[in-house]
Amino acid sequence: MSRTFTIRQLTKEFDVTARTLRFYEDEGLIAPERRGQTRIYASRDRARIILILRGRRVGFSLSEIREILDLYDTHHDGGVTQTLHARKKFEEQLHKLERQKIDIEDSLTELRRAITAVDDAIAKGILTAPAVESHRVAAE
Amino acid sequence: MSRTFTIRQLTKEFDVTARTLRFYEDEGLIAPERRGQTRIYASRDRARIILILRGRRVGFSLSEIREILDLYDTHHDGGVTQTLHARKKFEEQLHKLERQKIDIEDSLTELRRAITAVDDAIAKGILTAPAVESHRVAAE
DNA sequence: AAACCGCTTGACGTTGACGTAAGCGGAAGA
DNA sequence: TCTTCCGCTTACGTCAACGTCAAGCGGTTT
Repeated sequence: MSRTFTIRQLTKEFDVTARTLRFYEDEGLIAPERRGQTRIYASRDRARIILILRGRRVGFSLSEIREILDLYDTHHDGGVTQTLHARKKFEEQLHKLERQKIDIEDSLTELRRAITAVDDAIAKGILTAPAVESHRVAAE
Repeated sequence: MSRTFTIRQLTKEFDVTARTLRFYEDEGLIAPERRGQTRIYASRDRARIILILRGRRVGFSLSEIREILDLYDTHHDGGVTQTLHARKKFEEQLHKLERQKIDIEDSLTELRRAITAVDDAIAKGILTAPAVESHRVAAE
């Protein structure tokens, strides 16, 4: 248990640059230990990186992500006020993501319609157009 | 039919600034007509704005959005190669969104777990902790 | 006519999320 | 020992997506 990772391993695993990981550290999103100068990442750091990258993919800013990570860190040992605040923030993110899920589903159905429309166009094209590529000039 | 809109109407309807709409025009995402100097938006422009904003919300860059809009414009009257290219692009966006939907669902389940964890902590806290707020100093 | 709108076009400023270049330090292989 | 890799830090550069003035134009209300 309690594996550790080099920066290079993580860059390869997650396809990010070392610059990015160091930047996330500067921003307080992760805090790997040091052996001398070199960073030595624990499983906890790796787990946080996974969260960061997923958050990034779904459109969260780094400061939003930092906020969430901080909540995970502090809502355990904070006072009641802290904990309630954490709950509120979590629900905000929840609602944001639910709205976003709807946007994505709408976009998906529209894209599927577009694809079937293209397929119809191709089907008709095969019947009506000459077999060779039309020599139309690019729209200008 | 064939309503038109002023820039001000659209900024209010979609809660964007006029600067944003002009910027999208500069970037070739919309192309409203002009009455003299002033822009006069047609339903088509409005529909494109809806697409743009939704694309933005789900994390597409403006250049990706422009690409999609161009596909909608041109796949009708392009050659077979154009049309096939459009189909490929549409499918790329489709897969990207499907991956993103999974990310969102994962994030959602994790957030819900976090919220129930917070609720558990609160429930126990009510039983074990003093009723007054703990006077813990902010982490430094 | 003056004052005031709302809209326009530049042009420069800003913010977030890194990229890139320069130079140093240790370790490992030839 | 020399070179060749990482890895580190510092610091300036960049790109997207607008924000923020500044200055001007065309109608219309007073």
